[in-house]
Amino acid sequence: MDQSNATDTKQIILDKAEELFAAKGYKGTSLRMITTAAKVNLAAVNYHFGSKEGLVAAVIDRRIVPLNEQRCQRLAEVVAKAESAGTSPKLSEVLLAFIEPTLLLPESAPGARNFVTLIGRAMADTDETARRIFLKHMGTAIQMFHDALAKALPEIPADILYWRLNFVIGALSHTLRCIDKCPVPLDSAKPRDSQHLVELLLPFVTSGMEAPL
Amino acid sequence: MDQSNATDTKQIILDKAEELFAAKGYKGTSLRMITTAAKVNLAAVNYHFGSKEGLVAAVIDRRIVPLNEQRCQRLAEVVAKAESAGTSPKLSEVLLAFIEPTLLLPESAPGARNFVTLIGRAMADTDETARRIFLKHMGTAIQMFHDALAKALPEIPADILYWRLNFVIGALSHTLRCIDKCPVPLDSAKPRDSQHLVELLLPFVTSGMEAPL
DNA sequence: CGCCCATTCAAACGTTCGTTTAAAATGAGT
DNA sequence: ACTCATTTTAAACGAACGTTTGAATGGGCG
Repeated sequence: MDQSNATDTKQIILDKAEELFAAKGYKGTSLRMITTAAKVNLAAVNYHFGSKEGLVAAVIDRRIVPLNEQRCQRLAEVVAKAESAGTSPKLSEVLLAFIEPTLLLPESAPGARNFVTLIGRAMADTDETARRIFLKHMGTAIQMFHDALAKALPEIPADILYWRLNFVIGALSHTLRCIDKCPVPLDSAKPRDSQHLVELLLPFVTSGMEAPL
Repeated sequence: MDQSNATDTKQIILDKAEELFAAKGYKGTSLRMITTAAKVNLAAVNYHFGSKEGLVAAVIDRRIVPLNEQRCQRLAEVVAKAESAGTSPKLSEVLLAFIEPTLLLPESAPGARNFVTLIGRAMADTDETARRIFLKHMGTAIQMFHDALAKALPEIPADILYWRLNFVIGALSHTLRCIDKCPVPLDSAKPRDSQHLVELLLPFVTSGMEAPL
């Protein structure tokens, strides 16, 4: 079985699907758009991925798994460092472990830029398909971060902490969606690079998290 | 011409469309879903609103116009009060004028609850149709708030202010989307009412806005 | 009443969708 | 050279979509 052609086909389909799902959403992207852009036969999607839903699951899986590993690893480091020092984790470090891997993803791989907007979309999409697949991967990571935030901010009640974490997620996902789409009226407001975005978002969410009750 | 039937038909279509667009998105809601739920003929939408796009425009227009009037009026009050006192507008009051009319909208009218999630969706939707209609109304209001924020936070550069405003919009729109959908793991985290949500969000965005540079 | 006109209605329009099918093409192993 | 599983291909499937059509409906009014 020669899989070189097959893997090529699967890769180009994944790349184009990632690009189009990010730009047009799940329902707004047809298999014909994808296969035309990828220059493969229409039936290739159903052959290689079973269905449209299988395709979007493969698109998400490909990048979310290493991303979450990176996130959880960095978080574990921050928590472990604090525990060995007998102190609480530093809030800004916890938040950085959450937002930096995501915001820097576009520079880790050429096609990953499309994926971060896809994440931002999936967070807000009315379509269950993409969001369910996405949240399945995110559940444990979010739980880890909630626990780490509770350690970093012991004086904040759990219910308030929960909502503030949601505000962080909202600000982050909105930023992800804006990266390539939002018309920036101010030239000076265009982010120089992804690191710049981190430096903009981190102070905001850090101060927001430790706001007075 | 007896318009009592006609206005009844238009109203029930608008109500059901608002409900379904909020739940399923623009592309995810078919005219057949709407007309079936509204118990009217399929052709009624095209007869009364011209097209599906005309319908979603009517759904948005119906509530966004008074909402933006309220927002801009409250903002003008805050700015005028500060100017007459010769001081800068208070940041928390500016932010409150931005977020409170939106978050309290569900309690202003019975069907408006669906509309706030529709706003949250429209902010993030990949579909151009709803977002373009929505942003057409929001553009001037956002500009007003940007100017008011610049007065409230004169020490913050314009580009940083721009991004922090986007973070506020992200947190707000994410909250709007979560109001009825997000599974809240913590019983105590369920917002008691809309006012409770305001009290949760306002300190977060206020502190975030005035974070150190 | 009989006309008028806004509204409602059932039916069909052409298009696009995701998916399936069966045949053709491909290429490594014996 | 033949085998055979894998992959690609063209064509078609039924379903659902937004929209259009032309005929019924029914109250207001000369």
